[in-house]
Amino acid sequence: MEAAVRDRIYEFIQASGLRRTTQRDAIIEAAFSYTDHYNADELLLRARSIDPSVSRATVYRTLPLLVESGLLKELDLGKEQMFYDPNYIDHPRHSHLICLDCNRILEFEDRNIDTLENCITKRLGFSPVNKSTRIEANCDELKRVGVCQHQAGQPAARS
Amino acid sequence: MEAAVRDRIYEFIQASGLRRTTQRDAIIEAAFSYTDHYNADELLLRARSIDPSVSRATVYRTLPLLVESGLLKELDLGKEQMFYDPNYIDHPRHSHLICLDCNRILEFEDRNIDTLENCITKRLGFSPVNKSTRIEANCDELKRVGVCQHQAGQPAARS
DNA sequence: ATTTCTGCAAACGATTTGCACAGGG
DNA sequence: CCCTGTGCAAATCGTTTGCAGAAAT
Repeated sequence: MEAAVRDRIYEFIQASGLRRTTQRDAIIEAAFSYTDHYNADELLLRARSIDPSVSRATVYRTLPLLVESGLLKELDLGKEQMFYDPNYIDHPRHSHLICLDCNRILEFEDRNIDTLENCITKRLGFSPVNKSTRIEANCDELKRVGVCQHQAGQPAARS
Repeated sequence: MEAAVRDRIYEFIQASGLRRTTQRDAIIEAAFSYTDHYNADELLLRARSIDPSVSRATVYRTLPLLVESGLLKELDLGKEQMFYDPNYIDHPRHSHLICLDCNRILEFEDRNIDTLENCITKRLGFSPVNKSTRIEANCDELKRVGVCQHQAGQPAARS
């Protein structure tokens, strides 16, 4: 976890009049130790490896705080649970390609799509707050070779 | 409900070896009587006005069938429940702008975004199956005039 | 001392499912 | 007749919440 991120988090906590607790510290430390997205359960496990007293409820109560701070991004990837992305400030990535064959999730950026979306939103009389693009796709390699290189991950979700 | 749609539905039902029941008929009739998207609960109500014996379970069991037929589109609008769009064949609309002020949902099409998304997906080695764009936004009019013309709908969801 | 935080366990809400019966083919 | 479809009620599962005690300020 970068010192700059840590500083901004605790700045936010203090500014919001929130208290500093060992559980929050553990959750924060865990939340920003990832290089990729994760879900609440995974975060709970990792936070507990720092402070075993952390409960699921506190994770669920802390997550919205971090999201509100702007340092953690909540991702709706179309699964039944939410995902969280800690590297959002460095690389604001809104766009996800979800492989239906191996459940892999690729993130990509595209300035052109971004611009187009802003234009459309404005034209409709709105100011964009949150934009997301989700592409569900099949793996070309799987179709060609018969195996998906990354299928190790998990079996595909809903066919 | 257009005759052409009805034909295609029952064609699909027969081709799939499914049976024709009064409950399914009622749900189908209801499902394609809408001009806009709706959720499972709303559909249940309308189906029951045709056949009061329709149960929630049957609605939930029928919905995936209709989606699989390709005549009904399932929409993940980022709320906790799914929505369904019956006019998908006529106007394949993937893109939604969700007003955070009044919960209104606007649908729009953009050929350019579509093309860009296809290119990106191909470049990454995939074939797109399902693409969706979701823009959450604030109403400019509300900001300017102080009131959102459409606020009648419902109070905004999560602030 | 006062207020926020916490863990626990129960509650939630949309959706799914096991079961025994009803009803299509 | 046989097998699919149905209603009912209970189960699921991620997330939220009420409560009483614990800890931060």
